[in-house]
Amino acid sequence: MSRRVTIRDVAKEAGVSTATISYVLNNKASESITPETIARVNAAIEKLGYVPNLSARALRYRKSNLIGVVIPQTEPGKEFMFSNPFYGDFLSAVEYTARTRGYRLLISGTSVGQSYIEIAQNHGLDAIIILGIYPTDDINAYKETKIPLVLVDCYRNDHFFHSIGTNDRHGGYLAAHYLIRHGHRRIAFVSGAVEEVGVNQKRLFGYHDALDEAGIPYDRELIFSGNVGYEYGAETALDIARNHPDVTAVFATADIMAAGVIKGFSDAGLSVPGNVSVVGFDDVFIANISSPSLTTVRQNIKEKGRVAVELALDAIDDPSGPKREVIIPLEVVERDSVRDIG
Amino acid sequence: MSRRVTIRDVAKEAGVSTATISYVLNNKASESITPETIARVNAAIEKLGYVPNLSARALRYRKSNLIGVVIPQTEPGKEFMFSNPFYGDFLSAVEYTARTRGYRLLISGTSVGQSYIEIAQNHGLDAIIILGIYPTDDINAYKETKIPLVLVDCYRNDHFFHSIGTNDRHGGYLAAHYLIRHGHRRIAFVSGAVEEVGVNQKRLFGYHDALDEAGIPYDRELIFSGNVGYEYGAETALDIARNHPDVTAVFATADIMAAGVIKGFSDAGLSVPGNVSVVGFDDVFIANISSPSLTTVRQNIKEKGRVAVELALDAIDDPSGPKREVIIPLEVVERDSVRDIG
DNA sequence: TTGAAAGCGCTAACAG
DNA sequence: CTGTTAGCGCTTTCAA
Repeated sequence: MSRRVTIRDVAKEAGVSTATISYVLNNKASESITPETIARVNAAIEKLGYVPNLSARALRYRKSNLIGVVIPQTEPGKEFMFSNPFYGDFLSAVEYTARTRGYRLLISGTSVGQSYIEIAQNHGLDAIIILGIYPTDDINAYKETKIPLVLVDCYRNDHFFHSIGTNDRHGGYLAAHYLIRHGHRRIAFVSGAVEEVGVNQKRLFGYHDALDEAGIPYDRELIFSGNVGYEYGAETALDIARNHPDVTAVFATADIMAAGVIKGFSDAGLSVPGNVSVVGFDDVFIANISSPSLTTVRQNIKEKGRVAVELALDAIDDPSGPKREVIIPLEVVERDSVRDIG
Repeated sequence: MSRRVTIRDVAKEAGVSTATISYVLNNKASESITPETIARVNAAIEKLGYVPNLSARALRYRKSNLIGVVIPQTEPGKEFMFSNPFYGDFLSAVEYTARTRGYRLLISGTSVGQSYIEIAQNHGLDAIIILGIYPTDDINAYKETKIPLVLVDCYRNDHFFHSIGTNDRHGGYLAAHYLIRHGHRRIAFVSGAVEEVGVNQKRLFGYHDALDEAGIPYDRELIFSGNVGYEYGAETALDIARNHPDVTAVFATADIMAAGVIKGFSDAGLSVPGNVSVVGFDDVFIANISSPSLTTVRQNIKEKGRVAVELALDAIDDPSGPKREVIIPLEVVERDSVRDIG
């Protein structure tokens, strides 16, 4: 931040006071200022290349025009979990929407022992969009700060905050039901950590629902949970191929895992969908890239990002207003990873 | 930014002046302040939950502790190009390194007609890391602002700024040479836009070098350039399969494109590497996921991100110091997408 | 060893 | 219609 042109320089250049500059800048009292004065001010601004200092404005307004986005990290204190394309897609959509509304994004992970709240207060963030918070995080600490929060894919909400997510239970149902409709009965469930009141738990419930409905017994042995990643998917598929040869289908709760599952089966000499069928979740570009392309439960990530920002702005404008809970619809996208064995 | 605990509140609570608080906060004159006063101040800070306001500090210090990262957008004014995992990986590394050094990232694309410079000045960014700037951008405008810049993968540098990149010409050579060593002579080159003094141009030169060296004639018909994406890769492979059946290998200048190429050949009934071999560039996770897994020219993206931040901090500390140019090494990673037909 | 006060750049009463 | 001025929260010289 080197020496910059300030409002005072502009005032001097235009031969008016700083207040006048400020008025012109903010379109205030535009009727009470002579058009020619306005012109003179604008000329001075142009000439000097004046750009407002948002730190000063933030100080004055108590408003930073900054939105924080909390992206999961691979491990506490480490890097972002961008290995799952979901987050990049979401972030893109958030940035775009925020930008068109005059906000920018502050991106920061947390180091171990550091609370994001501190970061938020440091920078006076106007709102925070949190992705997939887990029960271990104390969401209550945020309540005291009064910083508007938007919870994404979080079932911890008590309507103190806006939230946006999908009907994950229904999503799990859709996936399992789709497989059942295609004749499968031994269906493995592969997901990230199944946290209490987390998305994976809901998807598992949905999977359960579909089994129940079809009168298929639930087999705990077919439930696998580990890291949300390609590697774990691959390992699990190998495990399944070796120890559960009767499994004919897998529902993986993220496309990135599903891609790994396909790889694992392939390594085990099993073809997808020839020997075993796979359904993913999210519909990120990996679903198209993987071979075979992935039949998956699609959620509209762009829309999710867009609405998350809308909710954030909503909360900024009316911090004590009623809290909304938006559900983004899900649908199965049929591609090439499922075979009908019915 | 709701009402916050200020340094004055703390001062009152501790029964000292605001200056004392500031001293304690910044470990200044720690010898000139009674240990018990320090303790009292810290107790007050703790009790009130005081958190420093960085906007105020930024105003005072003329330092925002913010680094801007300029990520390419899919189209002018639109969303980030996160469809290429390269950017997410890079951003992760940048964020992690910046965070450990006490900096945060401001993320913003530009809307049409908007200059990033304005954004940078608005927020008083301490430095900017720019990814793949093109000749059309007027880098000169940045010079006047005096904001430290780090150019990533940019051949437009006149040593006014730090820069970091790879030896793209060598990378192109490595890829083509690898294919030639495996008996290929009709090798297509598939890339994004080949801009004057851009990375793709360099890679093309390197490809050319390898052909020359092997005495293979250069065939302009085998050079394809379009969007850096899966789709264009797939289209191009179809095109090649149809119109250039003698082509036995493809060098795609991004893994995401290479994945598309594999898909396109597959759709055309050609197998990789059975009928045609493919080499990618970057070594993002897609290279592992694609099937067959991709032989590719690896660059260490994490390292690139880390060094980009180091250079940025360097430039912040010593704005007029000598400018460094860092080259990240490249190497071919052998996987399963190339067949030896020699 | 600590406090008073000025000032970073901007805005908005309030005067004039 | 425009200027003066206080103050947002923090730092730092200077004085006590």
